Order: sequence, then structure tokens, then C-alpha cells
Amino acid sequence: MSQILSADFFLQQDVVAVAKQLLGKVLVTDINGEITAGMIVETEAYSGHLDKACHARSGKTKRTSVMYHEGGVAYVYLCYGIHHLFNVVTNINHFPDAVLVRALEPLEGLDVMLRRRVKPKLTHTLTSGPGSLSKAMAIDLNQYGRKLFTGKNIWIEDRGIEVTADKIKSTPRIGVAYAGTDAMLPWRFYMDGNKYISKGKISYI
DNA sequence: CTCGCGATCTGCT
DNA sequence: GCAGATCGCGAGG
Repeated sequence: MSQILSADFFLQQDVVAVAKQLLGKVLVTDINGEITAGMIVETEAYSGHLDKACHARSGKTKRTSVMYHEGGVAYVYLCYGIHHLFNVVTNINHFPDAVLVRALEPLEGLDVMLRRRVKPKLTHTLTSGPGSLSKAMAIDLNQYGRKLFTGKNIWIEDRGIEVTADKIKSTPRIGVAYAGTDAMLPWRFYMDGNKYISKGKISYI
């Protein structure tokens, strides 16, 4: 009943569509035999050179180079010098699109996640926010560029969770006020009512 | 609950 | 030099 997303899934050329399709899918990591899994409940789409909020807006750098790879690899970067943020690279070769995963609903390995986050018990903050979920899932620069469809280390599964269009809400992306009119694009998507949604400040302009 | 702030690294200006 | 796709803490309501 659970199917690892194939390489083809990530080659779709509409990153906004992929951001919506990833809601309800399950992100899994196996780090030194410790399995953790969580349902993706919040995403943001970032689309290539023309998107003023996308890291690829100023071309290819050491940090962004993996965004130019064909879809299906991980783009992980350090934000504010502290937090690792996890993105799914999409689109075909040379088109630097990515989906930022902003929140998960924990499903498996709760004890491992709590230990990594140094938390005594489960609350909605365990995997609410991109930096938090990366810490809970042990995602860091070791995952940079790693393939997401091999079923090893890190991958994404379809477990048949159905997310109908009326359950998907959209808003502008978080923390991208510097992006001019692109800050208003409604490219943040989340599952309505899920308690693990992050509470970041929305940047309208 | 909300607000303000410090931590700490990358890459552009 | 500085701002950034953030978080957790303490103080105040």
C-alpha cells in the first residue's frame, strides 16, 4: 500500500503542481538504521531564475548547483547559519526549481525524533517549521544532492493518503519580503486544519 | 498567546 | 558588511 515516488515524479515541469502533490506524501529517512517518517503537510514552491525569492535567482553557485540537476535530488542548505532546510529538486536538467518542505506530521520513529530535538514529549512543535523537521529527521548537508527515489537513506512514499483540492490552502511564502512582487505569489501550500502547520510570518510585500 | 532578540554561516553587494 | 526560505527563550498580557 506504500509506493516510493519514482524518478519520473520529480521531472514534472510545473513546480507549483508538485508542491501541491507532495502534500499527504510521506518523507522517510533511515539514518544509521534509525527510521523516521512524517506526512508532508506544508510546502512552498520556488521556481528558477525568474522567481525573485528563489536561491537560483542570481545563477549557479556552489550552494545552489544541485538545483540545476534534474529533479529527484535533495537540496539542503544552512539558513541563518544554524538551521538546515530541506528542498526537493524538481524539473528537468538545467531548470532550477525546488519545493521547500516546511512541516510534517510525525508518523514513525517518534522516540528518535524527540531525542534529536531534545524534547521530553510530543507537541506540535516537533516537526513544525523547516529547520525543526530537518533536525527531527536528521537531515543536514550529508543529504545534499542525494537521490530521493532509491529507498535508501532518504526517500518519499505515497501511502495512499488522499488530499483533495478543498483540503489544500495557499498563501504567500514565508519570509520572502525582499522578493518584490514575487513575495505575493500564493506558492505556500498546506493541509487545512493540520496542527503541525508552521506559524511563520507571511510576507506580502 | 505575542513580542523581541541572539545564535552563527553563506554568498551577494 | 549585511541580510537571510529560522528557532527557542524569556518577559509581558
